[in-house]
Formats: sequence, C-alpha cells, structure tokens
Amino acid sequence: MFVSAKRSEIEQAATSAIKREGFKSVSFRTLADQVGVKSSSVHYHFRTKDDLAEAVIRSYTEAFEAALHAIEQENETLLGKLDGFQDLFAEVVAQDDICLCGMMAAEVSSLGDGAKQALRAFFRISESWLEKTFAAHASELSGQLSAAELAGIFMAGLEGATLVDRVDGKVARLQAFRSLSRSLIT
Amino acid sequence: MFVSAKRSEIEQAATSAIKREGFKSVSFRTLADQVGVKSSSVHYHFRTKDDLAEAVIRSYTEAFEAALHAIEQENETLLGKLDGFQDLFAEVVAQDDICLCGMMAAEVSSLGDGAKQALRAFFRISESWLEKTFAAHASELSGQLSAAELAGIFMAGLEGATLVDRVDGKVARLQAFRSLSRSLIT
DNA sequence: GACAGTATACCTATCAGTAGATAGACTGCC
DNA sequence: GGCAGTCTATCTACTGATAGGTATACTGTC
Repeated sequence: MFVSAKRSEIEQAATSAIKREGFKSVSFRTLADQVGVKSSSVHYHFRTKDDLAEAVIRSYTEAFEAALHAIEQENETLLGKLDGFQDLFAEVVAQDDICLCGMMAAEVSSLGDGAKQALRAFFRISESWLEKTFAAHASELSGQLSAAELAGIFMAGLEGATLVDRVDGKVARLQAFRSLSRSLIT
Repeated sequence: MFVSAKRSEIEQAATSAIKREGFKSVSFRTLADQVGVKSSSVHYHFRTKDDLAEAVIRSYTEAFEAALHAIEQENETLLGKLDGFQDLFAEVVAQDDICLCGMMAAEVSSLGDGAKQALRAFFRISESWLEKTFAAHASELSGQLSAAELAGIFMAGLEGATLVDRVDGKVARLQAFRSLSRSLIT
C-alpha cells in the first residue's frame, strides 16, 4: 500500500503538533506551511479534519503496537516489559509532549465518529497488551489485583502522569509509577 | 468580597463547558449567549481569555480544597479519606466530563502565565493533601512506597482514569484505582 | 437635600485574523 | 489521454478584542 510522501509528511507534522498543542490548535494552514504546500493540498490528502484525526490516530496506534511488539521480543521479565512500556511515555514527556491519544482523549467531545472509534481501538489494544503481559507473569506478582485491573491502573496512570508532569516540568509521577511497578513484583 | 452575580454565572458556565469540551472550544460569544448577555459584557468581567482561564482555575481550586477539607472532617480512616478523594473524580465522570484542571493540563501549551501558575497551584495543593494524608496514616500502609510517591500515583492516576474512562464510557480504570487503594492498606 | 463625579454593568458596532472547506485551473508523469 | 498532485482564489463562519455609548447606582461635597 503506497501512500504519497507528502501525505506521510503531513501526517507526521500533524502528529507532532497534536502531541504538543492539541488537535483543536492544529490547522490545515499551519500544517501546509510546515510541509511546504497550500492548505487545499492538505485537503486533497485528508478531505476533512476528522479524516485527518482518524488517520493520525491509526498511524500512531500502528507505531505503538510495533513498539509493544519490540518490547516483548527484547525483554524476558515482567519488570523489563513494564519498564519498556513506561519508557514509551518517558520519551514523550522528554519532548514536552503528551501521548497523542491522551491528548485526543481530552478532546474526544469534538471528534467525529471515525476518530472516536480509532481512539477507542488504541486504548483497547494497549490495555490488552498490558493485561496479557500481567497475566503471563501472574506468578511474579504480589498483591490481589487482577491483570485487568493492573492494566487499567498503568494505562490510565501513565497517561495521567505525562499530563500532570508536563504542567510543572518534572517527571515525579512517571517516576512514582516506576516505583509502583517495582513494589508490585516479588 | 462581593462579586457580581453575572460574573459568577459566567464563571460557572465556563467551568461546565471547559470540563466537557476544553478551554479552546469555549468562546466569549457562547458563554455570553448562555448567560444572556453580549460578548463584550463577558470581556467587561474578564478582560482577556487568559484572565477567564485563571479565574476559573482559581475558583475550581478553592472548591476542590473545600471538598478535601470536608472529606478530612468526615472520615477517620485512610481508606475513607481516599475513597472520598476518588469520589470527587467519580462525580466528574458521571457527568461525562473530566476534571477541569486535567483538561487545562492538556491545553497548557496554549495558556498564559497566570493560568499556568494557577494550574500548578492546583496540582501542588491536591498532591500535598494526598501526601499529608498518606503520611499521617503511614502505619496502615503496606509496601515500600513513600507518601510522596503514593500522592503522585493517585493524583496522576485519577486524572488519567477520568480521561481514559470517558473514551469508552466505562468506569473501569476508576474502579481499578479503588482496588489499588484497598490492596495498599493493611 | 441637591448636585458633581465616578463606578458598575451592560449595550451596539466593528475590527483584523483565522478557521474549514470548495471550485476550477494548471502541471508533469505514465 | 488520464490521472495524481498541486495551485489560485474564494466562501462562509467564527474568533478575541476594542471603541464608544447608555442607564443605573453609589459617594462625597456644598
């Protein structure tokens, strides 16, 4: 499936901008300026703004899935996998951004149906990976929390941590979740 | 200190709208329509949009502080206090909203200095309350997490839980944090 | 008590800027 | 010739913000 280079470039520019300023703040004109075309050309690749939102979320989800797969391959232990997952969020905060889908989640009320569905898919996929991972290492876990509960805690927790950490420029909450994962593993 | 009824009304309308759609989506005109005045009258009470943001965040913080104080008075146990804290977030999700300051945190890059500072104050105050509460009940806690770490985990975690739960209309992550608090208390 | 001055709280009218979106023409490659 | 990709030009709608006016109410002075 070939997609034009310009289309990818626009998508990439949109992704960066959304992670920093949010989807509402991104305009066809600023994206066009950034990649060196006119706004009507952006409309050519993405008919409406909601088409753009959906495409960006789906690409982000694909990349996220690939990263999760790599983490799985490169780590044997639960702690290693969990650290890898948290690294993904640490990278985002390091660039003074938040997770694209966390940002979109805040703006969900102004998204169309296609984008909303794509957003739900992101969280379903990510949480499923976490749940599967916790379930596979159940014997290493102390405490009475289920794999599903742990998945929800880490998914929501890390999204919230990037959100709150960005406000004061620290990484205190992200660090606290590192500690939490260590305290849960025997 | 008397503030005009209309000003309060505008602030209230802004608060509701921000919790639902975000600050960017709120306009002087829609607020004006909602409270039955012209947009220039909204500008009379709040000179700029950032003045409005700051005022709304400060009022929200005051109300939040008052709620925390009430929780403290009405609950003896750590679990009771923690449940009370989580109830505040459950109320927000029940109305299909997210915490006003969580929303503002997502939009922080488009806020002015006054609003940013007010936002930092909200998180500082809320997290301090949590930390103080955890520290006061240290003997009831199992595990090696510090009071500061626990405060960060619950503050960020609950902000994230409301954010993610709203996407699929469930309260799964909020519930998972209820379980977490129970698993941490001996 | 009457008047001047000032503050509050709104109004109408308008501004420049930006938003998403569309129609129709041009260009270069296969 | 046909198609992909881009262009110019334009539209309607809306944004935050400002200028200038008005009615009402309070406040201090004579």
